[in-house]
Amino acid sequence: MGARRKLDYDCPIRDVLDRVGDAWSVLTILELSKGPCRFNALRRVIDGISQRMLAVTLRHLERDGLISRRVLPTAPPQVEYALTDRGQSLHAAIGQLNGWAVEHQPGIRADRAEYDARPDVA
Amino acid sequence: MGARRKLDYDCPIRDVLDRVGDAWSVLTILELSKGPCRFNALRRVIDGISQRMLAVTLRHLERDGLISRRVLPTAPPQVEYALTDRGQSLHAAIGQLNGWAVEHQPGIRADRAEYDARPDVA
DNA sequence: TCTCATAGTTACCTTCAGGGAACCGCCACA
DNA sequence: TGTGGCGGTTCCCTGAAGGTAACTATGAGA
Repeated sequence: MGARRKLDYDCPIRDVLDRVGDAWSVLTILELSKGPCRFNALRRVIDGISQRMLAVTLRHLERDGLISRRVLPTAPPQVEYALTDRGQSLHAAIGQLNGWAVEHQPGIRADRAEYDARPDVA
Repeated sequence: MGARRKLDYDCPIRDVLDRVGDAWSVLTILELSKGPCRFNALRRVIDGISQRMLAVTLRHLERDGLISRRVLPTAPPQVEYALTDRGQSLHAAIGQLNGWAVEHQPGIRADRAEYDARPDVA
């Protein structure tokens, strides 16, 4: 979206929403909030993510200082990812939003069903 | 994304993020938080939105019970959109997240610049 | 009578995110 | 001497999102 690209750079919340609005980023943060994890371990636990998207997602999160990347000096070098302090605080903020979601989901679901049942929309 | 679609229906926060993660929805909620507004008025004030996307966005928001749609009995019938109570509360939640964004943006920007300057990434 | 605004809908076309698969070097184990 | 796991990178291709433009009906005003 051309207009979105323009907005990205003057609107602070868009920086955040570009991460938070992305399912893979959220799932990754969620997983890492349980503790540090390696690449292929994440891959196995985040259901349905492709190798490519995990790599891309991790690099975005690392670039934004939300996660740290540590190469372990093991035989086949392993890479451990972990939430930074900033990542932790974003996880908390997501938790807030999740609270809103959980609270309002029943109402939203109901309204959607009602809307979909309206004859003038069909 | 196939996997996302699957997740949509068991994860409550995805319902929310599918709205909140969308730039047009956020901008529309932001506009309507200032007060009720008609279709073409919104179109003029939300920079860069197409007629189609405004219609689509408004219908999504209405379906989720976040905004109300009221047809005025004027000569060329006008349509007024307004935030519902639920929409207001989502606007508040977005405000929370925006708070996080504003607070952490400087750090994020700095980390991004640092990351982009790293020789091993280039 | 022609044009404009009101609020959309529809068809068409383009773009790009993201999936899948192949490939990389390295080391361990059999 | 394979085969497998490690952590990626690169390519191609498709599907879906979204922009543009044309069309709708109605009534006001020039």
